[in-house]
Amino acid sequence: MSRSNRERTESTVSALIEAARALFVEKGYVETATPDIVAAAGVTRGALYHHFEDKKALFRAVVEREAQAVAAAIEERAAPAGSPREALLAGAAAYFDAMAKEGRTRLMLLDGPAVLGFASIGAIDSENAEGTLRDGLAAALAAAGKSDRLIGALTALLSAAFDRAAIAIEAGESRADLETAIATLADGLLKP
Amino acid sequence: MSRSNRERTESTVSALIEAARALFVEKGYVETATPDIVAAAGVTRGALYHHFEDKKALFRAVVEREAQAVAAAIEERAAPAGSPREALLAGAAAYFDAMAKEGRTRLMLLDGPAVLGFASIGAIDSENAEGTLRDGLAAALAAAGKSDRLIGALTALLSAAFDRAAIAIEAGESRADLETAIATLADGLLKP
DNA sequence: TTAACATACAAACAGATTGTATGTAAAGAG
DNA sequence: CTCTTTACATACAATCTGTTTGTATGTTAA
Repeated sequence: MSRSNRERTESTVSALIEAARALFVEKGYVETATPDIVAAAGVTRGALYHHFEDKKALFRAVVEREAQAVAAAIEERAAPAGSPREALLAGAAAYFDAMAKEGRTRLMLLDGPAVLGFASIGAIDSENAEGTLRDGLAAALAAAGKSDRLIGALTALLSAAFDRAAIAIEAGESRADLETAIATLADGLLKP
Repeated sequence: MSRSNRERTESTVSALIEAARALFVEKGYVETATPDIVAAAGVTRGALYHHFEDKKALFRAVVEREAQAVAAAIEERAAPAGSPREALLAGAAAYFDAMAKEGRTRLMLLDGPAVLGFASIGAIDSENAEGTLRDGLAAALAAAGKSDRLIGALTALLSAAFDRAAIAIEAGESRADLETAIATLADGLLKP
């Protein structure tokens, strides 16, 4: 049984990413050792360092994949929706659903920023979930006849609030209350 | 020249905390090695491990001290103020001033949560800045004749927004815009 | 088809780092 | 003045990371 190089690479890389994801989620980035990762993936450290520049690069691959999955989950649910306000809240709900997958808050909101830096994570995020939020907010502000001069700042603040809500939900706090609080915040922005 | 044990401990511990703070800020927690810390502090690793259980405990000491400093700076500026709304915004400004001290965003908002965990950082924070926010928000909501059922959730969301604003300010974005955005958010909450 | 090369990986190595264990001098108690 | 405790310094053991070296398998082109 012989496999092409492409096939070999593909299966090795994804085995590494999956094993790494599990360990990063379970023990965090710092406490996860590369020998454990490769053991779980069924390869050796040689394979890891052949496909990734270093441990951080493997972590980045895990996080990027995760961000894409979240973006895809939200996109997929992008109902045509009713009012811009409802679209915004539906987007929030979709985001919380997506972030409910175990380990995502840790990967994307805890270890991600610390390991990759705010800048990197911001870039990964901006192209994904945060862009959607900005568009939704812009539409809602426009519909409410409000200025969009602060759209950048408001998007950043709301995005942070969403992230914190996701964390709180995972910590066991009432999702209903947090969604209502988000709605309250959004309504405040849109009220004349 | 002989010093009492208390004096020796005091000076060693604070030398360690100060040296560690500088290095944690400059290079981050993971990239900072204990030999570098003790060299900068003018002691040996023996002293470090005598006074702190491990590297993480030293980091925790640094962060706790920082959180207290922020809380004190805000407290100190707690002008009797005018309306609850103005008190809230003044608190925000005080928070941004306090967080402007170099390294604080990295210590408290980036490495802190990753190294100590959300729970620990949440606890440290709750007893400090976040408690003040909760009180201010409760007062403002009461004055506006609004329900305070969601006070916990709203405090968490606003606190996250404040943190993100502090990060954005450090990244060079317009503080004026961010403060205005915060004010917009707050006003939305208080409008009938 | 086969010689030349590139790719994928395994295994061994070097340096650095963390926490511990051991040794010593100074302080404090009785 | 002895005995104990505290505050360190130094040496050590166990990892862990990134690099290097070696090998087998896949790919390409004459």
